[in-house]
Amino acid sequence: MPEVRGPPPAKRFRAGPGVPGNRGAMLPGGRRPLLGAEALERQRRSLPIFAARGPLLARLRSAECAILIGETGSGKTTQIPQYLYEAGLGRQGAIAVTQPRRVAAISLAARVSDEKRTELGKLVGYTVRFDDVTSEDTRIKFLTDGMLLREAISDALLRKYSFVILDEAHERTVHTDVLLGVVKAAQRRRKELGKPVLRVLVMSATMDVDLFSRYFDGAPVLYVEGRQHPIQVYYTKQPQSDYLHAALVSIFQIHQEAPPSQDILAFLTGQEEIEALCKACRDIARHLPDGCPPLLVLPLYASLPASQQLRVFQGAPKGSRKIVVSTNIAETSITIAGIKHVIDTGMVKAKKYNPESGLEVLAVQRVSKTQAWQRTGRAGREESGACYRLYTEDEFEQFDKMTVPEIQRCNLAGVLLQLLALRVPDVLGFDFVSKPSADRLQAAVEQLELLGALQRKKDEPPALTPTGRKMAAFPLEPKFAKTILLSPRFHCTEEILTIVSLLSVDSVLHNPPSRRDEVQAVRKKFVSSEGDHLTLLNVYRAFRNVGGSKEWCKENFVNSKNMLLAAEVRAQLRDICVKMSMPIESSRADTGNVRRCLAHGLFMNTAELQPDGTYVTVDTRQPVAIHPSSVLFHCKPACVAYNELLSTNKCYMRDLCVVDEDWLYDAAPDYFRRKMRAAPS
DNA sequence: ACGTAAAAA
Repeated sequence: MPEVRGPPPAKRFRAGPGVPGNRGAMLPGGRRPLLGAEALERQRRSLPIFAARGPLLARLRSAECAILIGETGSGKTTQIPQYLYEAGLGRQGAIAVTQPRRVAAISLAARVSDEKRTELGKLVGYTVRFDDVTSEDTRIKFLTDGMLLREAISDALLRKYSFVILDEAHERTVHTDVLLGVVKAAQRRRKELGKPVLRVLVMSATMDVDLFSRYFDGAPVLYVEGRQHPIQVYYTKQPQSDYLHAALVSIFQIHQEAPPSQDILAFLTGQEEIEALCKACRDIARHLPDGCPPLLVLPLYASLPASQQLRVFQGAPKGSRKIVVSTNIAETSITIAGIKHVIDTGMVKAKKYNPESGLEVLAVQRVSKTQAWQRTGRAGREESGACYRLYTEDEFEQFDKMTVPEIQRCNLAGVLLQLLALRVPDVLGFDFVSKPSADRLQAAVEQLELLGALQRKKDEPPALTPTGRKMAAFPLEPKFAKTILLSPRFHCTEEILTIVSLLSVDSVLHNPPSRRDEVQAVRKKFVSSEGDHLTLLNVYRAFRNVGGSKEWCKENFVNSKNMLLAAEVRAQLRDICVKMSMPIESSRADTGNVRRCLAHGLFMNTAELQPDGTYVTVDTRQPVAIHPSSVLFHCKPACVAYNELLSTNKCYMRDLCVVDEDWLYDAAPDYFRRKMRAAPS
């Protein structure tokens, strides 16, 4: 039982067991001032992992694959690559260290190159999308897992590397999951070909060790302790029917009882809820009794403009308390220093797959135990802390042990296309750590077949077509890659590149619910009656015309960070087109051609207006509605193409384009003949 | 008739 410091437990909570070890992500940690060589060495030696250095190296030398369980603060991610290098293990080929997130890859590389006293990009470097800071000399290379996967497309044996470290494997991102299979296959294939062995180290927090070990034929599991401060965990005595209300009450209980220097982090599920709770907090804070310190209330979620996100890192003015109300972005991606109290509603908004309807549903649901512990760990980063769980201990025991791996919840078309591009002999038989259901694999194969990316012959595994190979060159969802490939036929590649780029980053349109009227008024000038795609195109053109002015973005509720990212994506996609010798033309004022092209690329995602004013999809006759964020929300076009279906309260189509039914027949005659015959009309 | 988590290529 960890010791209890900090404020006394709130009355409505009951103390439960403390944190059993920790399941944290190793966090990037900012750049710190350079220490003297001796001090630096002392610091490195003081890390928990240092004591394990010798035995660890001995095990890693004898095993081709090992699993390492390292708790937060063990120093595993920064130290192990250096140990391996110092022991001469990274001489024949470089050491790759993968991360699920860009910022982590970048800051870890910076940190390790500091420790090695070398310039970033020499001995130690990193590769992430849009940014490659490596050279011939780079022996320790941090990269995103998605980036290593891209590299594998041109070199499935990962010849550059002698060692691959897959970090944060417990997060089970799609990329990590696929990479596990790719690395395993490369390891075996290299052995068959008599090439130098590829060593693999899977690093994870505790929960899924057995799974990884079994997957790698009983690979040895090594443990390293962490350095985490004690956190007292409290549960509610009674189940809470209204977690928002419970969160509000808890916030003010802590606020009235704990010293104001102690900051609070509360986990909620989404933007609207967070903004509402923030407003409630500010309202209540204005009417608190005398002597109660002021409260600085800050929302945090991914679509929040960067300038507002950065505010969570600043300390509250002396004498007042900071409370950050966040989505699960603060679970792993953003680390806030100085958090003493965590409030966990136990809820998260996440995609899940509904096998009955075959639809992906974005729903508020219970977190897993792993996730709850991850949230708890956010309270003990610098010193001891407390976590208030707004559910009972019995309820907690009912939570799923682990979050369902993403690969079992997402559309697999992109994954399969990538596997095919990797020349995996039989994609349906691919050795996944957690195999997705056969139904979903089959659905992905059919989707790719309709897009012309693969061919199925009797008794043979599906094979990539030349179109499919081209599609795989684009870092995009298959349907968008196909749309780009189709665009020369409609002389609108310039426009399609812009639209696809805008759609492949987080929304460039910022919609603060509190300022809805303002947003609508200012956005009017961009709105196209032809739909959201062309509206986005107008926004981008306006943005370019003002030279990407930040001021303009602010005035127009445009997220400048995402806009600049979209511009980078566009440049990358354009490069790929140029390399393929695609003609890049503009359709100029002819928006009809742009819509024709979209109709050809998105023909699987179309819906028709019914006599009663509702819509049904052409594909499965599923009733759908136009999402309120669409510029077509108040319109009733006869036929639309959409980017995606999102099932929340209703099944909504997001990002719509008005299309002509005839174009769809042109795009996929067989498909529509089949669909229309099935439909009563 | 009325609302979108996060992350990556």
